[in-house]
Amino acid sequence: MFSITFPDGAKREFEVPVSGLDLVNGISKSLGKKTVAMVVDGALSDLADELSSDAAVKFVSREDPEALELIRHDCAHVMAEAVQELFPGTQVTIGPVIENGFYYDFARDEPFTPEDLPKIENRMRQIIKRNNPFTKEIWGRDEAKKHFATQGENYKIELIDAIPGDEDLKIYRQGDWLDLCRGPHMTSTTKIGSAFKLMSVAGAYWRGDSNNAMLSRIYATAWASDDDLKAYLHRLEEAERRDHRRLGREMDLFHFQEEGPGTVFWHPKGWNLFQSMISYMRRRQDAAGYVEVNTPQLLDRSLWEASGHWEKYHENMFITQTEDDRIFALKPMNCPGHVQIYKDGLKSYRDLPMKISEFGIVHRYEPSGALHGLMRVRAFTQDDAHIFCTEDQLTKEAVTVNDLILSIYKDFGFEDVVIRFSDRPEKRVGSDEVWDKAEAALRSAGEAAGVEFEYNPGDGAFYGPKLDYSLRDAIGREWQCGTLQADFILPERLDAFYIAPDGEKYRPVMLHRAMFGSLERFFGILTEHHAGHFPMWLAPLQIVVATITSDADDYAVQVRDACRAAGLRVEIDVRNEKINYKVREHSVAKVPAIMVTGKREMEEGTVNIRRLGSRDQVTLGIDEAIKMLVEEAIAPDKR
RNA sequence: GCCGCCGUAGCUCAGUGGUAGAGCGCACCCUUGGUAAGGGUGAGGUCGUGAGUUCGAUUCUCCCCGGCGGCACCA
Repeated sequence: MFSITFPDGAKREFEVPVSGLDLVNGISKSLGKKTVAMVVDGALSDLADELSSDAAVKFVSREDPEALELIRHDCAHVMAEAVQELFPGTQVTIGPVIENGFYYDFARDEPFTPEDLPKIENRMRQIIKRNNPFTKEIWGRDEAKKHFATQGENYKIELIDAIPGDEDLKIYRQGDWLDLCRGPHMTSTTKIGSAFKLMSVAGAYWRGDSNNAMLSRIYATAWASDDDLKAYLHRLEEAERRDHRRLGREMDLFHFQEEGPGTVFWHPKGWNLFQSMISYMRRRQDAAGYVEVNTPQLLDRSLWEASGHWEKYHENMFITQTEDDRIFALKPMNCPGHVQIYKDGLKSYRDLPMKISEFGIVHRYEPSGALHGLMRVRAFTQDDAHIFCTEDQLTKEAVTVNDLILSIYKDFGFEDVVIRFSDRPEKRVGSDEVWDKAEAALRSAGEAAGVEFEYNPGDGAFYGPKLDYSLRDAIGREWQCGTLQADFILPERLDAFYIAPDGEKYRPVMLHRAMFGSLERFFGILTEHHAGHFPMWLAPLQIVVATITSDADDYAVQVRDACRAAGLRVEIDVRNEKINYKVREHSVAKVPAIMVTGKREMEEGTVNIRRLGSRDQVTLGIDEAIKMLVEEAIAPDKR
């Protein structure tokens, strides 16, 4: 005797095991028709599963949120079946549900091409119409391996071998097709519906390891309704509209060209914004007691050997050789340079903590396939700093850095920050004892800062553990920006020390930290976050004074000069074009404010202001208008 | 780096085995127009680079370079 509890609190008692299907049909035929799966004690299950002990059961219809992952997963199976029907000899591997859809990885000699997708999609729709039920079978290991061996499904055999011995091997069948699968599934293929679309083909390594074979992956999206699918495709278009690479060109901020892969040509407007970011950060760092320095781009190989970069970071470095056969490397990091500044002159414990900052341009030879607009480049500017301190000071300094980072993100409109703690990587310098100490110190500093952080094992820098700061942009994507790293190793390797009160030499600890991380990347994130509508204090061009007729040209010059004198970034548009044309053009260029000047304004000594994103107009006296805009253009840290 | 796709005017893109076209932008002219594209005329291209096939290649094949979507790597 056992009892089933339903979401409304109702209970039913049973003597013998009962399947979910019988259970729901026992309640109502129409509910049974709608139900595609069930949730048993919080876990999604096949509706055909038998219940034999006390449980809380909830029936799931395909419109319920819980069903979405089933729709996607079922759809993945159907895609695999379609592929194997159309392309015999293709092996199936894994096909998980992901955000917005699913993918399936296939092994075959000839990878899929985009032209294959419509064919596969059509076949999928046929398979769905066949309305085959999904049925689950439990197979023995040998039986399963034998079956997949005869099918030539070697990857499935590998998967079976990876399943713990005490776990059941589940096989799901739809019509003649079957797959090894954890489940659960809906009752039949027709429940998948029609709101899916194959999106792209891509290569992907088996088990995510670049030493393994490259499989052919098909990405697809799937939703409960056509409206949801449409909305998703619309969101993709929106994301494309705010792509910083597109906006960078449209707004004349920067460009790339073939001769400089992964390196930016900054145009006047882009560079202006870039400098605004630097000015802001410089103010924040000055206030926080940093001293700014600048260190060489090229340094002799011997220094990189001493720091460990030559050995552990070589494949990422640009190396140069000169006529005299000396070998220099472009700096991939600023730390060794900063240690040289620290070391120039004896340091006392009274000098600590010493916070050395630099807007340092670093070059890293990134794999060609990793390059992506401003987000991933080969030459970038870090708002880098190294805090030299005693071990006793480490926690306090780390907490201060943490607070500063979060405060800065807030000023730029990012409140959603994810922090991750990474410990020792395989490729590292220093002894395990030192790593134990560094990891413990950084972890406790993070705890002292009172922030939540996730654990990211094995992803530390080669010289120390780190806390990484990722922020979420307006369309929900996560970008790694800031970092805070505890380093007990470079001071040792590069022989940095200070004289303590006892007159003896001691090693300082180094905290490496960056807040923007890469200014280039942060610029890209800002662009996409704001969709190019930069807030007034960052907008490279804040105002355009646009004339209606040439009678107002002189007046427009006066207005422009007054704005400029007030420190606003302003341009004038006295072209022989209609005001409609000018308004459109400057709106498309995302200028925050357009000051329209015509005969009327000239006579009244006013300007008519139209703000980006609004059709409203307001007419103000020049001084009043300038005062308003100047106020708006104040950087958040100066408010 | 790996898999796939792509590279034609400043931008977005058509097109063809017989040395190229549109829209926008640009220049000039007309127009002086009140809040998201007024009209006309014109300039502008070694069709990414190199090699091969061919009587002839922008078009077909291969190498390389660059970009895009992923994977791997990463700020």
